[in-house]
Amino acid sequence: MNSTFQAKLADRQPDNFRHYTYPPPLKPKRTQVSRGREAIPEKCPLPDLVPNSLFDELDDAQIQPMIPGSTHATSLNDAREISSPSTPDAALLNLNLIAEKPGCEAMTEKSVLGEVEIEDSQQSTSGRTLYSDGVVLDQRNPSRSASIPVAASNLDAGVDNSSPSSAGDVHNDNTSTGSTQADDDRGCHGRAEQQEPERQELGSPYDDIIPSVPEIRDPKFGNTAGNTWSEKSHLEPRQGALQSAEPGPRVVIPTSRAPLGQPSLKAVSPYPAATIKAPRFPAGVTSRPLSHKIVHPPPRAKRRASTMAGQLNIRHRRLRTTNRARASPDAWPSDSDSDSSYDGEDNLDAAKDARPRPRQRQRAPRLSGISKSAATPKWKSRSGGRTSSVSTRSQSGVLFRGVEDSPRANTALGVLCDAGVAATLGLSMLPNPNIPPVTSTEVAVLTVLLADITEIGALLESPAACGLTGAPFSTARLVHATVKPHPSQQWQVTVTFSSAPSVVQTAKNPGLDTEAYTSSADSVGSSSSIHSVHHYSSEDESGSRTRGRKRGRWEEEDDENLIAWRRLGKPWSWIYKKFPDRSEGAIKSRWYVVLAPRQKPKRS
DNA sequence: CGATGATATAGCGATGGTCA
DNA sequence: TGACCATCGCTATATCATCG
Repeated sequence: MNSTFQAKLADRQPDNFRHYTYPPPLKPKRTQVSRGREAIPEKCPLPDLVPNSLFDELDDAQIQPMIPGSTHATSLNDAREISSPSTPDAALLNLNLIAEKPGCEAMTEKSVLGEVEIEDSQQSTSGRTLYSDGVVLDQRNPSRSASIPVAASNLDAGVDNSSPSSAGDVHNDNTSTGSTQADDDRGCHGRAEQQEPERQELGSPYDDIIPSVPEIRDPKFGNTAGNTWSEKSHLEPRQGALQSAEPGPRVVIPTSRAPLGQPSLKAVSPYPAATIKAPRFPAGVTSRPLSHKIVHPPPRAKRRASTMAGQLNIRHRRLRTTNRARASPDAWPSDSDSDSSYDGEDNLDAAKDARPRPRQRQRAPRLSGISKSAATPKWKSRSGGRTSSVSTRSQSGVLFRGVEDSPRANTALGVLCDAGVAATLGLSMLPNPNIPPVTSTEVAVLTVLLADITEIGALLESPAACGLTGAPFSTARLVHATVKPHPSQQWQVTVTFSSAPSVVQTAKNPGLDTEAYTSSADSVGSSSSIHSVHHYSSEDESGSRTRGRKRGRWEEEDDENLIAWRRLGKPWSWIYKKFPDRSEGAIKSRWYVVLAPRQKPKRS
């Protein structure tokens, strides 16, 4: 790596580090019980987005479970949970895999970028913790317990520079001394040659989580000593890692499984495969997932009573009318006249004939006087009273067009392990002109296949990512990240970017034109790297925020399509896919509230 | 028993009219 | 002119029924 680029790196180091940490405005309040997976941020600066839905693009059947009993991961936690070994030995074995990767160019380059060697002779556990920022906590070698990017250690991580070891030392060139130089020289081959770790103390299966738990050292989060997992035997061996780790929540990449595409572990676990079971995260173990799906809603303004009364009057009036219509024998086509209900040309009613209509339903009385919102917090699952169908994909707000197989993008991004981190970062950091930067109301989702998960840091700084955000990446722009095994023996990493307030909006929100919101086909994407780039918008054409969901007008064409598909008897699940930017509930409501009643006069 | 369909209802946001 | 209100369109959510 040339010195010029090193200088550029140095300039960007403060930003570099915070890139990969999710910046919660406030620390979440957590209880001992809820610390694990369901930690809810106090506030979320952006509407809840579900980039996980992007994985719907993939045939789930393609996502081959890598661990017996697993299906696929749709979030960091899921991925980790799948890959988490059930036993310390399994964790130990798995955690060594990355180091045994032959010809690991990325790791070599990462050393070139500069690492901080944290000497911790007390290290006795083995393992390696990888973070999205490329942090590698290598505990395989007691003399090299952690290697952390410069920025992380130097600026925010709170590395004890006064350590008698080389902790805090910054090596920005290949002339660095000590273990860094040694690592640089031998690269991954050298790491592969490292001796097997002594198992004086087995690494915890949660070792890859612990450094992401700032609360461990924060008395505000209670006494962790009572947690069974937080025995000293677990914490102390990681002390060096903890000290060197950045004290904020951060992405934790599943580590206890070999990266796809890497040589599989040859060692045989003493535990039969059947016993490998994803462990539950004990209380107190916190790894804030970036892909939090739960979000506090913005406080709703109380409606004026008069307005409410007016609304109710309207609705009651409407409902009276509707109910009269439904109670009418003509409300719905009977068995005898179903064929004529829709101009006599559809088979929908024929398909529905078996269903008695109108159906007299006995509804459970609602809790009068208790608003639904009060009875049911909005940040609970949005899936309504049951676990499927309506709104389970809410808020994805997909305005999507796939942009795969773009050679140009492949060249531009260069985040592949083959290309190496240097190749990635060596490219211009200017925004990719082919990718429309996100605006203040958008987020962009970059889905990338990484051969080496350790290069997620490079991904975030890639020209593609910078292009999406319109500027070099910064903290506020990372909203969400997911990691998922991909059948092509790679990791599918989906990162959601938002626009920072400082980002100059280069494009005015043109409306809800899907095409306008998707990046050009030649922007990014390749068969081997970028899977897709999406732009999402949380604004509709009128500028109203609808929690990430399109709230636009139903165009006549949409109505016609919906009517036609209903007439054809298409299942709702099929129809939903035809309206990717609307929630299932919205589609159904459109039909039952607007379109279906609209059909009725035709038959009378 | 879970998935799906059907329906009811709460609530948000925009728009336009009325009136002080 | 601005506050207030009515109206409307739309979406989210709850609940029950049905089906495989």
